[in-house]
Amino acid sequence: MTESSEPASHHQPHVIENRIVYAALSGYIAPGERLGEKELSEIFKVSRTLVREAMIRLQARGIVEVMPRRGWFVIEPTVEEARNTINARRALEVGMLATADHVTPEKIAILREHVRNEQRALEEDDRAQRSYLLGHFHVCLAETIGNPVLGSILQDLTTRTVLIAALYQSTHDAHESCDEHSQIIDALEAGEPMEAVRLMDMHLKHVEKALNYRDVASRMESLKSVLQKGPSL
Amino acid sequence: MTESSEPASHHQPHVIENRIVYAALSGYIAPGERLGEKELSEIFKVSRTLVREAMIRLQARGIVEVMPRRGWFVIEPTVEEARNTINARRALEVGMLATADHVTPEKIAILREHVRNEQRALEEDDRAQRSYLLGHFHVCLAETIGNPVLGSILQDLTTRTVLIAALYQSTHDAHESCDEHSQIIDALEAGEPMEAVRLMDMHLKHVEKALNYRDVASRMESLKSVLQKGPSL
DNA sequence: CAATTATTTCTTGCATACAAGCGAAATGAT
DNA sequence: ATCATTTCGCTTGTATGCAAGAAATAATTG
Repeated sequence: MTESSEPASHHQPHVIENRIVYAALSGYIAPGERLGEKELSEIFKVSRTLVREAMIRLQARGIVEVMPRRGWFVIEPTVEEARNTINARRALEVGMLATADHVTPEKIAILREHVRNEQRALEEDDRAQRSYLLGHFHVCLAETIGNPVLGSILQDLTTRTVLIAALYQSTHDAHESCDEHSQIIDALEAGEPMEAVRLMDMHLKHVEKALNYRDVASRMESLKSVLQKGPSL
Repeated sequence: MTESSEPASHHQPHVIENRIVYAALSGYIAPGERLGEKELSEIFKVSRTLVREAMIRLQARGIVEVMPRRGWFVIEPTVEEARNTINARRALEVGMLATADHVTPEKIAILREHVRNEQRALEEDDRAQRSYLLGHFHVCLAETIGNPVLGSILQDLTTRTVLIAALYQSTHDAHESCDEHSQIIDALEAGEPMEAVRLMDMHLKHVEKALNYRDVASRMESLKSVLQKGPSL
């Protein structure tokens, strides 16, 4: 964890918020996981008020949701929501690449460096870092060839995508993802934005194809069958 | 105000949030305007807690900002932030049009209806409604040919754009905007998405060109000169 | 024993009380 | 009169207390 992405603000709510996003991106917290206000207030040693503030922000960002008087939960997107999120990313990232002007060598260098970090995480089999970096590549790209506004939008969308991948047990190979990232940079470096667009589109198609949209339903089915088949005690 | 866009949730914080967004889109509240917690709590007859919750959400959406212990204020984007916001819109809307699949006649009808409302607001010289509808067209487009995720992102970006236009005293003619909206629909109906992309790109260029980026600086200058020229009393 | 009902527990929802800090007005010094 | 300093008011920041409600547990009843 050489580089903590703690952006600016040293106030507690933002710290809590960023920690949770980071944890989601790294796979430390799963979709559906409950995030109790009391629990978090003890962890961060602050009152529930500040925890609540962080949760409200995360809710606005579409990363957690609240069930009245039941608690806060990490989102569990439906199949439709999952598709919508990925299609939103497609529109955004395609448009971003298509409208970007010339990419300077310095920017290419930043992106290359990022992919190198991805590769190292792959070699070292650091799964948390791997998950984080593979998601964060898109944020990095948006901030580099786009601007901070695009970056923050993409941060939310990629976080949700990572959660979706966890929920639908994505089988997308990390090495492939990394390669695809690399190829996108190649295209940018070669001054062929339309090729970058094509590659990004394919990349997102691969991400979506790797999802087992059937899984959530089948999870219920298997639970049901287990309960039905069980001994009568 | 035939159609209030109160989405779902009947809880107070969302009501406050939506009212403020609507007021911003309609030009009822201007950039830099102060939104006191106490003031709002009296207007909505709730405690500061709920007002605060709404403000935190609006902050997360980039519509208000807080100055510590001074208060909440409607954003006053800098020139750079303004550019970033519009460029983010460009990426998003261009990508959205480029990746959209065939637009059904029903969807075209919805969009046409919207433009018709714009025209009526123009004829009746209803400035609030005009401002609201011209901004909301893009949200409507995103929801129609895209999905709710795209829609909500674009809602925030267009709200900010309206505030930017107010701050930098946009001279963009409302009739032109309306015409451009209409042409974009034409292109979509004709099954020429790339033409729609081109038109949208131009539309956003017009929006940006119409901004007097010098105004904020010159405002200070004029203030200064007034103070300097004034009689010594 | 099964099914229903009552109770208890644990959660968030909301209001309120007080602390902390910025800014403007009042005060004092030069 | 001008500038520095201090006081004071009004704002948000944070914690806490209590109410409302949902789910789990215990008690009751057929």
